[in-house]
Amino acid sequence: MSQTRERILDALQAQVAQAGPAGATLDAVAARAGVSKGGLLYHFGTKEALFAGLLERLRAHAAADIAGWESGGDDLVSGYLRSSSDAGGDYTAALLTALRLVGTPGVDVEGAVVDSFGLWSDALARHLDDPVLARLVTLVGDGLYLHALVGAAPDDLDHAVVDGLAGRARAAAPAPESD
Amino acid sequence: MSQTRERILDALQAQVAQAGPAGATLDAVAARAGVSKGGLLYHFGTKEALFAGLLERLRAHAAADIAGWESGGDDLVSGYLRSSSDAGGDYTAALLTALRLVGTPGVDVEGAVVDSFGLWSDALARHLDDPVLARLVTLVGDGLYLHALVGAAPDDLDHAVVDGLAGRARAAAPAPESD
DNA sequence: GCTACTGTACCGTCTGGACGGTTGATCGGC
DNA sequence: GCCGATCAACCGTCCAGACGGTACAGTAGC
Repeated sequence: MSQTRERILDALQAQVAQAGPAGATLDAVAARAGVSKGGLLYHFGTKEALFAGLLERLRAHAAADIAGWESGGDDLVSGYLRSSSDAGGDYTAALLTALRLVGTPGVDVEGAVVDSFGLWSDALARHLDDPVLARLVTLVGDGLYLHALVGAAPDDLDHAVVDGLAGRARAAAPAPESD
Repeated sequence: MSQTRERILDALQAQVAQAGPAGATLDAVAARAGVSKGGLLYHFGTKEALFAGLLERLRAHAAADIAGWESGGDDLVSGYLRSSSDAGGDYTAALLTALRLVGTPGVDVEGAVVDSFGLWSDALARHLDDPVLARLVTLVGDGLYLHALVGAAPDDLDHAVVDGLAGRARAAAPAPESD
């Protein structure tokens, strides 16, 4: 929506990434966003509302990413797994920030994360005939997210696992031209 | 070591689980441990030292669990996967607490988590001839941990994935009597 | 004249940590 | 076998600083 709101949320995300939840004070976030504290509170009346805005954006990013892959029409599985092991994208960045907020009182981080996990999980199940394989892909992707959360970069073995799963997924995908 | 120290760490763990890192104040932890704030600070000179004590215990639990499985001599893979999806054990509880502390300044949570992940990963690789399969098992287990972190209980599909992997692992395990 | 802010001053509460005291067990000397 | 000293294991209090939030006067641009 508002450009300033987005800038504030970006600043919150950067601040949490750098200094953790405890370091994400209103003053620090406002300063990083180039906004006064009064200005921040004009957009987000309370700190809880600020965090809630971030979680709303997380859901939006998940839905947008999935819609993008589905309309693109190609390999959702390797797309998901690749994005899981790459902290660059908007969704991954928002998710890693959200995961750092787990346990913050007054904010339903868990709900938002479970929601966006659910969106991906449903999309993968829609694209694979084998539900157990779909869950396997989900779990591997989430394992990669966990590794990213603790700062571990993916190595060759991770890529080998991803490639192997992508191959199995292609074999288990429904015919692409079916309607 | 000291009984009181352990009680304090238990209290910290419970407090983080209930109220998040922000709720883990010295007063709250001391009260929960049945110790005065002065007493807590006697054992852990600073708040950072308190968290460091928890991470030390995490590594110890990981090493102890692995040693237990290995001396027990039976299925490490299904043991690992089962413990990943069950928040009851000492190691899992300590890990979930540690994950909630990611980003806390002055405490190397990431390092401790990476260390204990590494211990498990090495153990699994030792027990499986196929390194890619070993990594696959690791990632699935860590995916289950991530789900547990956000409070999602494992369902039938999760169990199906675990069972499938355990079967593949038995086929890829080195002969048990080789020395 | 309204929206979207800025800037400053301020308040009440909470927090980490320092500090001085207190208890009870252990120990060396006589 | 008693006595003073020592020491670990705490308790209770105090304080400076930080934080979330409020209030309010001012202002640039449409």
